[in-house]
Amino acid sequence: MTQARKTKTTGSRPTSSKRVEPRTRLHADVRSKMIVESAFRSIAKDGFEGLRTRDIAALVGINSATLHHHFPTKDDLIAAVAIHLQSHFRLEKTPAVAGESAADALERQFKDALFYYQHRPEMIAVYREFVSRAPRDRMIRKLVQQLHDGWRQDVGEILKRGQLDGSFRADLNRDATGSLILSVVWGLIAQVFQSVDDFAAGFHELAKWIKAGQGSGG
Amino acid sequence: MTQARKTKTTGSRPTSSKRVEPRTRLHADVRSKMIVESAFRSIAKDGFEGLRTRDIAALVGINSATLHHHFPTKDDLIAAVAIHLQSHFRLEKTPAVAGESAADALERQFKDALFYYQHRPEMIAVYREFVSRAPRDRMIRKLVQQLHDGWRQDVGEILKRGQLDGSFRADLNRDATGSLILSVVWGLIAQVFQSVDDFAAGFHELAKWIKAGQGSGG
DNA sequence: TAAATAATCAACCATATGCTTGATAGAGAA
DNA sequence: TTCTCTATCAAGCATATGGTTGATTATTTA
Repeated sequence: MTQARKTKTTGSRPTSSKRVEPRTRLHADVRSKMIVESAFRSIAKDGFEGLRTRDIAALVGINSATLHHHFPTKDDLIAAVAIHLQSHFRLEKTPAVAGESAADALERQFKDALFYYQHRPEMIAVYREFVSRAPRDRMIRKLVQQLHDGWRQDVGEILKRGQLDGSFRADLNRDATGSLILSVVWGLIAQVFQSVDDFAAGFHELAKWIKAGQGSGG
Repeated sequence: MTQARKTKTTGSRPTSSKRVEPRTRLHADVRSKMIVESAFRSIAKDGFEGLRTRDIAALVGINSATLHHHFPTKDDLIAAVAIHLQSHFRLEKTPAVAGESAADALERQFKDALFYYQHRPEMIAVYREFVSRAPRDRMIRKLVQQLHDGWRQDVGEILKRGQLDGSFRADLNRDATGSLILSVVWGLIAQVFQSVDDFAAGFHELAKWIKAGQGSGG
């Protein structure tokens, strides 16, 4: 910056015979969404490591200056991707069925995790990237914590309900078990399990333990 | 900055009285180790995203060309860091005690995980980075898989032994439970648990389940 | 229809980055 | 001591990268 750039003598004025494609001009919110979605896919594929504003612009089919018009800095773009991720997790959660048993609610957690794994692999990938970046990025750390806390709370309530109605072990350490469930889903995200079946079997072992005996523990 | 850099009139060549520090020249293996360890710490702190050959060279106190003399490409350096990680995981595992019970061996897995978490946080961080990068990097994917497989096998053997001697539930799905244990440790690495106590409680809930009843489930 | 607004672009800028080149000098071998 | 080997460095190269500037033009408003 700070340089005088007055004399723009470079021939940027193609006299007459230049094929000038008509500019496609979109509303800010539409264009922004396109940009965010491209960035999202890029992160899913190559991680933050491979995120380049130029590449995103090219994917969207716009000049990189236009991208910076919508998202002044790369961090602004990343923040928008974070919001995108968060809202999609909210939107695509299976809603609780009225009168569903605690055991069914637990099963629902499992099914949701599996749904994302099988049908929203990009969300899983981006989530993984965000968790990885969390230790280094305050904004992302906050987002991840919000997700985990909300999730932990859902699980905690299911466990509490099961204990109250007697369908889950009364002597279960609820906090610990809640974290256990989150961990198992994280095992899926981190690809600790060898297969979907392995994950299902693991989750159901855990479910057995939660329900087992219904009153007394080993 | 922004200045033309040709005429280096700044007194960088004081005619004759230049304080020339003697070169510290080390054997290739010693210097290589220093480089790898610096890279390791850098990845622990800033991830692959923040890994810069120049920065590593500066940390070690050498010219970046020297770094490239020891590690021709950045990938070579990363490969060396991978080997470093792997060998440290091997070296610092608590050795199995002769005649130790299956339950004790299980406890040992827990203690090892906690040891790394509390006393080798950099290894945990680097491990996390590697797992994150695994989907995009064949070499790292292979490394991570080796680590997981070896670990899974250790756990599998412990579970088998416990079942054989009757101290663990006979009807336990061994593969699933093994993955469950790995997952829980992964929960620690991914910071799903809210505290070390939370992790300990979770792990012990799981241990209870493994031992509970010792014969019949559900 | 004319003026104001704002989405878009081409061309740049400053700096970062992986890696190379050619010369220098420390350390062990002869 | 002299010679060879190689770890080391200063300088540089080519490209990548986040971001800026000033003009242009589609759309909306007056």
